[in-house]
Amino acid sequence: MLRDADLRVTRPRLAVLQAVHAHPHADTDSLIGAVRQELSQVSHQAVYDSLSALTAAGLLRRIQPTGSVARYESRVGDNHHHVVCRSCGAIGDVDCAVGEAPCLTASDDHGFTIDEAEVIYWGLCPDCSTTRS
Amino acid sequence: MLRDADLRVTRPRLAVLQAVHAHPHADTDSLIGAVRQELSQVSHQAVYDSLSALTAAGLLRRIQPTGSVARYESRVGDNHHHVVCRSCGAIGDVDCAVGEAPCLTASDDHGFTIDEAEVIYWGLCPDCSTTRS
DNA sequence: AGAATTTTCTTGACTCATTCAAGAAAAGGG
DNA sequence: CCCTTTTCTTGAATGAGTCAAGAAAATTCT
Repeated sequence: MLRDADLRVTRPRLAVLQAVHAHPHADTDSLIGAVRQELSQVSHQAVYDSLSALTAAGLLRRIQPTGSVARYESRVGDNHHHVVCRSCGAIGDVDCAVGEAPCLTASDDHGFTIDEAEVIYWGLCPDCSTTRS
Repeated sequence: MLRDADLRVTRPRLAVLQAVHAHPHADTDSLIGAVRQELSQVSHQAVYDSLSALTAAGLLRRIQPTGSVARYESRVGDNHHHVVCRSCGAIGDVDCAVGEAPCLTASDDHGFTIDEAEVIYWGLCPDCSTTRS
């Protein structure tokens, strides 16, 4: 499967991958819960380790909007972005209009070697939007 | 001064404002240190409260790149962005080419009412870039 | 100005995501 | 099938940030 990434194939890792695929944008705690429905006895540490390993290998992507805990998604390599609700924290995917990373160019890069432009659109989701008005 | 924001004028708040002006992108801990050079006896709670109040009032802006603790800056209202070094965490300001928030339009807004597009350019700062090669 | 009222600050405990560490268990290579 | 390396389990620790109760300071009202 994903032995291509030089990662040993273990039950926890498979379960974590499945869980992230099934629950995009879920936080670590939810993922631990989801993983335990497959393997009831996994330690939280194993999940943390798996998530790190898979993220480092590029099989998962970690996102963490300000004010939120770490969340993971399996959609990688397409440099897409996110919309986040300021009220309930709901997250949605937004395709990048450009495609290639970094999709944007900084007006002044301060000499940095930039490889990615991360965009987060902040606002209110439909539900929170109507509730407030 | 900033009584316009309906905030009481207190020593801690003034000191916090000064500290953030003097140390852009500093984290809360550094700010506590800086504030204590003015008022040696301020509680960390007062700094946290002041930062929240000033941020809510729009006098400060809070940024929190993934993997970093909360940081504050006094440059507000111009919708600028940031470059962040993946290695050392250094942060630089990047003017927004467009100017008005939200400076970008999502290709698919999922029905969200978007008010801001936050952009973080990730890469390596000049120092870390040369050290690695 | 002085008293009343409200907000803010101090102190100290506490939460909770995440990390660290040591030994046990499982994977992959020979 | 055994050996080496990586990964998982268990359990404790870290640390940014929050909560809460009472004291102190800012405005407001008389």
